[in-house]
Amino acid sequence: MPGSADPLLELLRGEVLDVAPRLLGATLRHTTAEGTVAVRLSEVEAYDGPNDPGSHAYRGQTARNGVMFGPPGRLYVYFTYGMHFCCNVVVGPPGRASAVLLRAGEVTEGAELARVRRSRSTDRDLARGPARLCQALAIGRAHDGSDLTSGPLTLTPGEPPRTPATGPRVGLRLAAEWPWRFWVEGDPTVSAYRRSPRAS
DNA sequence: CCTACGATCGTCT
DNA sequence: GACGATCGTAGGT
Repeated sequence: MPGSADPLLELLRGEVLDVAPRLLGATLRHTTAEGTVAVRLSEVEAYDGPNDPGSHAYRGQTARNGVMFGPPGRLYVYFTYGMHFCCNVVVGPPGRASAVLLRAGEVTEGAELARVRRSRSTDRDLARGPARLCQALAIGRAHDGSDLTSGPLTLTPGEPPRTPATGPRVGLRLAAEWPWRFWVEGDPTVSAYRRSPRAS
C-alpha cells in the first residue's frame, strides 16, 4: 500500500493550501551543542511555486531556491535584507516547488536558551516573526535542505485549530492580498501584520 | 497603540 | 544597480 509511515510526510503530500493550516500547532525542534529549543507554530504562509507571483519559485529554479524544487519534508532557508534568515517547509511532489513559510510560534521548550539567542526580546516575541523564529532556533544557511523527518532539526505535526484564521500575506509586493496566511486566532505569538510599502 | 526609517548584503536583472 | 517572504528603534497619538 502507498503511504509513508512518517506522519509528517503523509501530511506534506497534500496541496499546499490544505497543508499550510494543518501545520499550525506543529512543533519545530532543534538540538545543538547548546541544547534544545522547540517552537509550536502559530502562524504560517503558503507559497505555490510557479503559479504564485509572490513565491521565490515564480521565475523558475535558481541556486537560491533549489531546495523548493526538491522532495517534501526538507527545510528551505533563505537570507534576506542582508541580515535575516527565514525558513519554509517544502510541500508536495518534487518539482512542484510549493512551500510553507514558518512565520511565528510559541517557544515551548528551551526558553532559557532562546532568551540568550534573542537577548532583548520579551518571551512573547522570542519567535514572533519569521526571522525571529529562525534566530530563536539558531537556523541559518547551513540548514538549507535539512531533512525534517530525522536528525537534529525535526517537525512534528500537532493539533491544528478547528477554524484557522486566514488573511493577506505579509510584506510582499506581488500577490500580497491572496489570503494565504494562516494563524491561530487569539494567539499572542502571531506576528503583527505589516503591508509592504511597495505593494500593488 | 501606531507609522516611519535605516541597517546591510545576497540574489537576480 | 535595484530590491527584498524583516526587525529594532524612535517618535507621535
